[in-house]
Amino acid sequence: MRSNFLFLDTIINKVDAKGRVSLPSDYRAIVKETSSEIVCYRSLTSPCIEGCLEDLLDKLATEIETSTDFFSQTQDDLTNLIFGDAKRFPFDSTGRIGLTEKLLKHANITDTAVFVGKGRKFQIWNPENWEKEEARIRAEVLKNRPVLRPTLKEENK
Amino acid sequence: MRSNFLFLDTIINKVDAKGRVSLPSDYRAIVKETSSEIVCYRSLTSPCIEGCLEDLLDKLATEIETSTDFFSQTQDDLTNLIFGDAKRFPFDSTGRIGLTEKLLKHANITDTAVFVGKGRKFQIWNPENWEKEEARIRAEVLKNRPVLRPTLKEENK
DNA sequence: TTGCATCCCATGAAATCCCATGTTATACCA
DNA sequence: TGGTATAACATGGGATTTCATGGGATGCAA
Repeated sequence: MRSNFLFLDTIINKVDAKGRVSLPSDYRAIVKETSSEIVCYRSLTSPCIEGCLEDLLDKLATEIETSTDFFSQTQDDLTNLIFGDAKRFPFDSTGRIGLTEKLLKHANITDTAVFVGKGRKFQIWNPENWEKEEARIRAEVLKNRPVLRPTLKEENK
Repeated sequence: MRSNFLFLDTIINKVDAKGRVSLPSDYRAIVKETSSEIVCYRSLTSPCIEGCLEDLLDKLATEIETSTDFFSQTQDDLTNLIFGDAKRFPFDSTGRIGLTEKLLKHANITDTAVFVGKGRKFQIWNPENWEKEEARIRAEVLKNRPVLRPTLKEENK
């Protein structure tokens, strides 16, 4: 038995005229294993759709409920924004979910969607936007973490 | 459950037309013992594939989940990069995994792959590239740690 | 009725499984 | 110790299943 799960990988799927997309099969397996459901909402920070298991939002709600952190007001606000925007997306017998106009528009998705794993969450992007975003992140991470390559010291010039 | 295991040794295996490679049997034993699964992704710093147990990523996800800045930008970037690139690779009844085009291309692997143990992780290289990389590393180590020299025999002078 | 969302079936492509075979490593016995 | 028998492993190819995706049918609400 596994209590853990991870949304991984990057998967490109078609969006048909009805707004339907196949949820990647790995993601479906997680939903089944956990007996939970997929929840999606507009990302607060990026032009993409964000998704997770309903369980995760439940944990968030509990944290807020029991939090004694005086300075977490901002986080509470942000979280509440998400709750207001989030919606359950069950998938049909062929494994597809029907994304709404609101979500598709926010992410600028028309006929192709990119699912990007984020561990306990995932995101859905427009292909071109994701390409740019990935390039940005790679550059950013490499810049900020030269430490990743400690064996390349140039001490003897 | 044991948390101690090591990916060791250097093993050369064939990659067939379908992208299938035998996972070294020692590695398979580790997967079975830990009841985990192999996860692979493109190395951030080298032209090679990197692999580890899913447990390792799961720990990372838990750390992020329980950290206080749920909405941190840097964290978002990192999770996208790591979880978005990583993919589970279960092996079939004959012990093979099917590497993807994306990974093979990144590592420049066509028909032969070299598995290199790295302890908690391992890497998969194109044979020629690994040969160069190993030479580079050895040279680097000797240069930066002259103390090692006295123990080296002078047999290839 | 009309528009919209869900459900069901069909199809092609891709990933996975299974069996067969040669090779290498290990165990066993003289 | 050497030599052979046995088991483990790597690898090729074909069969099978899963998956993504298009299209039509069905049900519900305005």
